[in-house]
This record gives sequence, C-alpha cells and structure tokens, in this order.
Amino acid sequence: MSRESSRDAILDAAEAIVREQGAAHLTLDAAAERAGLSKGGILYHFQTKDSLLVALVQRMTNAFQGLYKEASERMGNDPTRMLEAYLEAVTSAEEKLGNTSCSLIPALASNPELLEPIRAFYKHHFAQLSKTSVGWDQAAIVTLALDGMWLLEMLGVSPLEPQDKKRIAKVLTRLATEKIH
Amino acid sequence: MSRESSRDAILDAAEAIVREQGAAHLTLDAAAERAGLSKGGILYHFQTKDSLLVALVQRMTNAFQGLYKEASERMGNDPTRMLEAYLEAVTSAEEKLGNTSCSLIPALASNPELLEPIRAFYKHHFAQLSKTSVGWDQAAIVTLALDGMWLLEMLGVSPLEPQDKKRIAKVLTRLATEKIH
DNA sequence: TTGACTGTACCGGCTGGACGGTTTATGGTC
DNA sequence: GACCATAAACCGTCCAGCCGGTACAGTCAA
Repeated sequence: MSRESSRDAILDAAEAIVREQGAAHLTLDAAAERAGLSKGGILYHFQTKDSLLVALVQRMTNAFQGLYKEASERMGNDPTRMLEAYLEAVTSAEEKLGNTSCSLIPALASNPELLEPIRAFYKHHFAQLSKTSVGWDQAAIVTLALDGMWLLEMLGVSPLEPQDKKRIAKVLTRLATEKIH
Repeated sequence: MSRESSRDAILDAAEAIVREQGAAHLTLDAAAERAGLSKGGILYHFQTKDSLLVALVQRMTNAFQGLYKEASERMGNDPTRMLEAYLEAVTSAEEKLGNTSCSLIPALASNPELLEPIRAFYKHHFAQLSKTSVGWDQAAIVTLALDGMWLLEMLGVSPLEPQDKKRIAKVLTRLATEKIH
C-alpha cells in the first residue's frame, strides 16, 4: 500500500514530535513509534535522518508555494496584486497547513543550510515588491507583518487570537492596496 | 577571578557555535573548547546543559528588555509612545546585541517551554497596544513588522540590506505616530 | 609566619545510555 | 519466486553528567 502516504505519515509524525516536544526529541525511534512502524521502516523511505529533514522543509515550502501560486492565479497573475495573493496564501496556510511550518526548527537546529530554498524565495519576493501599487517600502511592511505573524505562531509565542488576526488582516489588506501618504 | 565574566564567556561561546553551526553542534565539549576551558569547567558554572540554555534565553530577554525600558524612559514612559520605544529597542538590539537572539534556537530545539518568558512578554506587550495613539490594529501591525524583520534576520533568511531596513524603519515610525484613515 | 584548613575555579578521565545507521530476516503480494 | 515494505537485533559513536583530582587564594589560630 501507499506509494506516498507512508512517507507522509512519517513526516506528519516527525512534525508532531517537533511541535510538541522540540526538535531535540526528534529521533528515528521516536518518529517510528509515532508513525506506527519501526526504525527500519523509516530508513527504508529516508536513507538518512538528514534526508528526512530535507523532505520536511521541502514539503512545507512546496505546500506554501502551491497556495501562493494558486492565489496569484486567482488574481490573474497581476504583479500589482501580489501582496493580496501573499496575504491570502499566508492566512490560508495557517488554516490548511496548521503547524506544518515548525519543520523549520529542526532545520535550524541541525543544518542551517537547509534553509537555502527559503532564502531564495524571500530574495525573489522582496525584489518583486517594487511592482506593487503601494511602493516597495509599504509593500515590505505588509510582507514583514505577515511573516512576523506566522513566525510568532510557529515559534509558539504568539498572543494573537483568531479574531485579532482577522482584524489585522483587514488592515493589511488596506495597506496592500491603498498607498498611504 | 571573574565573578561573572567566565559565565558570560561560556554563554558567548555557546551562542557563537549555535549561530555558526546550528544548535545540534552545541555540545559541552565544543562550548568548552571555544570558551577556553574544559567541560568540567562549564559544568561547574552550569550544573546541566539545560540550565545553560535557560541562561542563554534569559540573558537575551534581559538585554532586550533593558533596551526597551531605557527607550521607554527616554520617551518619558508615555504609553502613547511605546511603539516608538519598541522600534528603537528593536533596531538598537540588532546593532548592539548582534545575533545574540539566536539563543532562541537551541531553546526551541530542546525544550519549547523555555520560551515561557517570551510568551509572557508578548502577551503583555500586545495587551498594551490599545494605549497607543494609533489604535490597536495599526499598532499591532507595526509591532509585527518589526518582529518579522528581526525574526527573518535571526533565522538567517532575511534578504534585507541595512539601507532597506532604514527606509522601512522610517515608514514604521510614521505608522507608529500618525493614524492612517 | 607558618602551617592547617576552607572555599573557589577548573581539569580530564570515565561511563552509561541514547541514537544513527547496518544487516539480516520475514510476511505479503503480484 | 521475486520484489516490496517492514521488523528486529545489533554496532559504533557520541555525549551529558559524574567524580576524583589540582591549584590557588584567603583565613585564622598558635
């Protein structure tokens, strides 16, 4: 069974461990037990622990970029509306992907260079911001506020309630479309 | 010699290792070598590795809160100007404290509950935002943008150049003082 | 002023356990 | 009967924490 679902089950288990107990507790044995198979089973799918971490980061970035692309297309791939797409992607990511994002933590802990794809994404994203209708500075602030929001969430230190986030999102939408002067 | 400086030297060494090689490479031996003493020496100052991590987080939060308090006092402890103080604290933290902030990483990696003091800080901070002159929503956005900026920096994925940050800070100053409408 | 004693700061070898990875075996399925 | 997915025992390494030392600065009493 399970061309892919077993792999995903392992990644889910790994993520849950990181989220609940911290990256230091993410061992092959622990992930195996949680995923309901043995360590050998895990090593069949991921030849090394490191490749599991790579897969973790990749799955997250893929999922987010999928949402972003989708939202962009809904905006007709209009670069002036990329901020709206980004906002939509971030908010829907928080709902749909849950705390998938905490995959970042083990990457930081073990091997910072796993974050290269993320660095690349941000570099590209910020370079595009001048195409928005509100100017680079304001666009950067909207982006940073969104990132701050989900990073605090992911680090587990956010004090924001869902309704707070909704109100913030509303103001951000305005900032993403109307230039302040 | 060194009532405190040896402790600090150890913390500095630990931080440098985390920053340069990731939290996984932070071992007592590595920290000892870098700090110029033996593992036994470290364990004399910190009975357990975990207590070293606690000290790391504590030192960072203390340093930041010191900067914040200082900035607040320069603003006459005026709650309506807390955002300006926060902005000043964050920017000067980035200069003065450098990447001290990456102390967070091992805390996350090993034991999420080490972040409790930080959670407490944010909770208090966001609760105060309604006292600002620009309204809670806008104040929250300024805060989040600042946090996003230094978190990206600390995670090592920020594409922002110093001059970018300066321009952003300028716009944030405006957002921290003038209410948009 | 000297010798016995105490506390502080640190060293470095040791060990037990945990963990990543290997190997061999096994049940299922086409 | 060949291949896939997984199990389970096993190995070597690494590392946190322990412990028995050492060096040295005070202190204090005789």
